[in-house]
Amino acid sequence: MSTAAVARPARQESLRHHNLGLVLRHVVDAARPVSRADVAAATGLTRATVSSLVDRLVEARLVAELPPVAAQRAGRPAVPLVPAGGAVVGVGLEVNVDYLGVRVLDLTGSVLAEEVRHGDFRRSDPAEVLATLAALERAVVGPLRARGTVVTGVALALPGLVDRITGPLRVAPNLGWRDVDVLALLARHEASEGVLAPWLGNEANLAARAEARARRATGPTSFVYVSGEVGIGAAVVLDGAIFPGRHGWSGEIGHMVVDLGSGTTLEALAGQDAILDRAGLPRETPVGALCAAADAGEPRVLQALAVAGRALGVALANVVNIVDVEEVVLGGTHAVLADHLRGPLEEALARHVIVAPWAPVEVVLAQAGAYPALTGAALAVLQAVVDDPVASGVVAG
Amino acid sequence: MSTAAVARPARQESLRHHNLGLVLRHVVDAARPVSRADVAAATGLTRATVSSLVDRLVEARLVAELPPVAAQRAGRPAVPLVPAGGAVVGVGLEVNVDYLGVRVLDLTGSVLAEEVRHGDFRRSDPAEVLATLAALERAVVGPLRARGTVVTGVALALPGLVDRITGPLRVAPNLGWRDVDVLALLARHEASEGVLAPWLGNEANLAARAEARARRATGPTSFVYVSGEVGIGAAVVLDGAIFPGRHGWSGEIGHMVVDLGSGTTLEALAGQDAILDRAGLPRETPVGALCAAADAGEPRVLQALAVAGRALGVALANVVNIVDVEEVVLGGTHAVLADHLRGPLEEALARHVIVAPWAPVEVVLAQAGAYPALTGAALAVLQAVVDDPVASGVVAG
DNA sequence: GCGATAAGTTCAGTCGCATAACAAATGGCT
DNA sequence: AGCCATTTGTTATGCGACTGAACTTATCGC
Repeated sequence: MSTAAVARPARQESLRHHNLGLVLRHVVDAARPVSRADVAAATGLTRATVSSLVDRLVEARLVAELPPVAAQRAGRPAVPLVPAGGAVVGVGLEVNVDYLGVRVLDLTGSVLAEEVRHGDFRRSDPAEVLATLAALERAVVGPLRARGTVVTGVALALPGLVDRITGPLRVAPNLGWRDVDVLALLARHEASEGVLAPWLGNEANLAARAEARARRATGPTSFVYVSGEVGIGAAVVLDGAIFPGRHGWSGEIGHMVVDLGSGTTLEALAGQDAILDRAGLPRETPVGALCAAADAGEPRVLQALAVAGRALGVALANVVNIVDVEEVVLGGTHAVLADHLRGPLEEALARHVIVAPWAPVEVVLAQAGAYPALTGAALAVLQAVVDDPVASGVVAG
Repeated sequence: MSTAAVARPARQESLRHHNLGLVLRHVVDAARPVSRADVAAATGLTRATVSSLVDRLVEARLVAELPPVAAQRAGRPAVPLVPAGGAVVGVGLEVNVDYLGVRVLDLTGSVLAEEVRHGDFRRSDPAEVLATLAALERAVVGPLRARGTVVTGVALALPGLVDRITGPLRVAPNLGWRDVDVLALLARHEASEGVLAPWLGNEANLAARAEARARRATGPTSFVYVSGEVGIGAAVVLDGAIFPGRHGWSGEIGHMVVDLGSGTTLEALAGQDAILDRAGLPRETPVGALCAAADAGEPRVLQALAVAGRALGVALANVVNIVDVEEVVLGGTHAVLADHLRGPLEEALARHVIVAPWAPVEVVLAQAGAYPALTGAALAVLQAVVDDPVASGVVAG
C-alpha cells in the first residue's frame, strides 16, 4: 500500500544495470584486489556472468586488471581486479566562509588534483565568488581532461539551504547569500567549456558522506555527523546512506531550541562565537588558541566549553531519539575541542537518550580529513556511477 | 562508494518479482478500477507483459476482474481490475494501555473483522495479556481462515521500544513491561494453530503507516505523525515510507529536552497527565471533559493547553529541522485538543522552523480513524505482499 | 612429468520482456 | 444495417541476460 518511491518497469537491461553496479561495488568496496571468482562467490552470480560484466567494466575503464601475482595455492592464478585509478573521476567543489576549493577523486578514492583558496567570503558577491570558483575548476580539471580522464560529474557543497528539487540556494547565512541561482551564475563561465552542471548539496550532508566512506571499514555506518564551523550543521547517515529529507534540508540543528523559556538555540550555546564570547575571548581567536587556553586550565574557557558540551549533548540526544542512530561523529571545530566537550556531551547522551541502556551512543571523531565536504561532493558523483554505471553514461548499454 | 543496503544479484525471476509488485501496486493504489491497458500505459510495460502478470495475480486472488461496463467511447471495452476483496488479508494486533485488539484488512483496505477489548493494562502481566490477545486473534481469524481466506502475515503494535533486529520488547513504560520476549509468549498459544509469528512494531510507527495510507490521495506524504496518548510518541514518514531508524526506535520525542536548565521534557509539558495537573483536574479526567472545560473558557485549562501547544510546537520544530518534512499530523489526544493547541503550535513552528519561509509547515489532523495502529499493523503485512508478491508466498514463482 | 586444483571461458538452455500481428468488441457514420 | 475506426486483450516470434555444465588455462605438489 502507500506507494513509496518512483517505481520503474524492469526490463532485460535492468538486470545488467543492476548487476554491473553490484559487481563494481564489490570491486570498489573491497579492501584488497579481488578475482572474478571472488566476486561471483560474494554476489551469488555465476562466474560466467561475472566475467561478462567485468569485461564491460574494464572496457569502460572503471575496473583494471593487475598482473597476476604468484599464487600460493594450487590452481590457475586469479587475475586481481581493482577499481581503475585516474581514469574516471568525480569533481567536488565547495564555497565556504573562509575558503573555496576543488578536489578531484577517482574510484580508488585517491585525490588526483586539488586546489583550495583561502579568503573571507562573509557577505560576498555570489557572482564574483562563483566566477573565481569556475576559474579554479577550469584550471584544475582542464589538464586532467586533456589527458583523457573522464569526468562523470561535478557536485558543489554550500554552507546553506539548497533545494534539491527546485535548485536555487535559498539562504547561506554565513556567506550572506540569499535566493541565489547558483547554476545560472556558474553556467556563464562554464557552458563554453562543455563542463557539466554541478549538483548542489549542503556542506554538512556532503561532509557526512565523506565520513561514511571513511568509516566504512571500521564499523557501523549509522551516525549523526556534527560539523561545527561558524554555525552548527549536522547530517544523519543511516546504514551508509545520507538521509536527505524532503527537500534536502535535513540536519539543521543549529537553530534547535534547547531552552523553551528563553528560546535559546544550540548555536547560542555551542556555536564558535558563543563559546568565545562566554570564554571572554575575541571572536577572531582561532580554534587552536581556544583549545590551548582550555588545555592551560583557563577557568572561563573551561566553563564555556562545559556549557557548550552539555548543550551539544542534549541537542544530540534529541536527534538520536528522533532518528535512532548508533554513533555521534564530531567534525569541524567540535573535533578539535572534543577532549573538552566529551565529558558533558557523553553524560547528556547517556542521560537523555532513551535507548542508551540497550544501545549506548558512541562519540567518535571524524576521520575524513581536511575539507571533508570537498571529498563528499566528489564521492557523491562517483557513488552515482557505482549505483548505476549505465545510467551515468560510463558503460555502454 | 559506501555500500548502502544489502545488494542481491538480479536474476531473470527478479524481473518478474519486481514487475508483479509494480502491477499490483498500480491496481491497489488506483482510486478506481483500471484496465490492463491502463496499467501498461502507467507502468511503461507492454500490454502483453501486463496481461501475463495480471493473470498470475488473478490466479493468486490478489486481483479480481469486474464485469465489463458499457464503454462510452469506441473500442473493445476494458476489463476493470480491482484489488481482490476478502481473499488475501493482513492481521493487525495491538496491546495498549487501555485496550487490546485485532483487526483484519484485505487488499482493498476494508476491515473484514475486528475485535477490541477494553481494560486497564498498566502494570499488567505480559504472559496473561498475550494469552488473551492470542485467544482473541484465534476467535477472529479462525472463521475467516475456515472460509479459505489467506492470511499473509500478522503484525503486533506495542507502545514501547521493540528491537526490530533482535526481537524482544525492551521496554513499554506505560504497560510496565520490560525485556519481554513477546514472540515466545505468543508462540505458546499459537504454534499449535499453525499461525504465523507476528512482526513486532512500535505503536506510533504503525499508526503513522495507517495515516500515510489515509493521506495517500489528498497530498504530500512526508510528515511527522504525533500520537499523544498517555505518553507522546511520534513517527517520521518520508514520501510515504516510515523512517525506522537503525533499530526501529525512531520518533521517541516524548523525552525530548526542551529546557536545558531544568531538564524538562516534552512529556512534562504536553503529556496528558502534565496538562491535567497544570489545569488542576484529576488525572482520571477523560480527554473529552478536558476539551469541554477548555471550550467553556476555564482559565487554568486554557493556560495549560497554551503551555502544551507551545512546547509541542517547539519540539516539532526541532523535529522538522532535523528530518525536513512538510506536515505535522496530530493524532490521538492531540487531535481532540487540536483547536486549543493549534495557535501556539503553529506560531512556534513558524518561528523556529528554519525553512518555514520557503516551505511552511502545515498542521493537520489525523484521518486514519480509531485505533490507527491496528490498521497500520495490518497494512504493514499487506505492504510486504504488494512490494514483492512472490517473496511473500502469495504468488507462485 | 603428471594429477589435483582453481580461474576463467564457451555454449546450449531457459526465462521473461518487447515487438508486432491478430482477434474481439464496441461506437460512429453513411 | 453494414462498414470502418478505435481500443482492448491475446498470440506468436525474437532477443537479451542469466544459469549450468563442460571445457580450457595455468599453477602447485609430489
